Amino acid sequence: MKPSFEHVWNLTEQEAIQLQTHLAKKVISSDEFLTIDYVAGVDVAYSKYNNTLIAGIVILDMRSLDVTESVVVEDDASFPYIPGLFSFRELPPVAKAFSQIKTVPQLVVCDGQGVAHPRRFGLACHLGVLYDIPTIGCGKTRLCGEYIEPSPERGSSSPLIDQTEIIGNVLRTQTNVKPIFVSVGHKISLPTANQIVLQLATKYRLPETTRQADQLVNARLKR
DNA sequence: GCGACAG
DNA sequence: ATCTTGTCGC
Repeated sequence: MKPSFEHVWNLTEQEAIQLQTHLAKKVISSDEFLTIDYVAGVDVAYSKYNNTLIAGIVILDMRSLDVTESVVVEDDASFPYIPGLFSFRELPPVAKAFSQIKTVPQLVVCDGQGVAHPRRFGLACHLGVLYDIPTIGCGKTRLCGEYIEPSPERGSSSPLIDQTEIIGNVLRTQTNVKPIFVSVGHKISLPTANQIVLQLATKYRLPETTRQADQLVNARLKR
């Protein structure tokens, strides 16, 4: 699987912010897909001992949620972790992993925010626009926006609001468990994203895609 | 200036 | 994210 276009990655902080502002205009927040046969999960872990990033991608059969394909790659970390510029650190190794994927998914569930981002261009948006594929941003913690705590039962949610704008959903995937932050990545609407994440997180707090990718990456990390 | 800040 | 002990809340 290859990106629909390329851009340089060795940018300064200011250049990265400018690029985000530019690319944010390309984000589409309406449903632009038909059926989802395969859904991808992405996760990245950092190994502090050799300063590398380990990126894992799993392809799940959307109906059975069985793992159809998976790949793990390791790459040097070349960009620092800066809140708001997450994708410039994590996407290079993720792109390297995607280049080895044979099964093209119809949707990618990302570990990180989509438009729930200061410039409305989180990791999920960046990946979606680069590959021209529907993506969902799914974060464990908040980057920006305000919300009221959703009701404790599974399926309840409340809007994540920045200024006057709804930028995502705070979704309770398991009763009495901390909610997760769902936002539009690319070519999907917020209600659809919310529904799919809930469907993928039937057993655990995080969607099965993220869980499988996390498991894959950690198996490589701990050796 | 201070606090907040995806992974 | 990773590293880690005791501590707090339900």
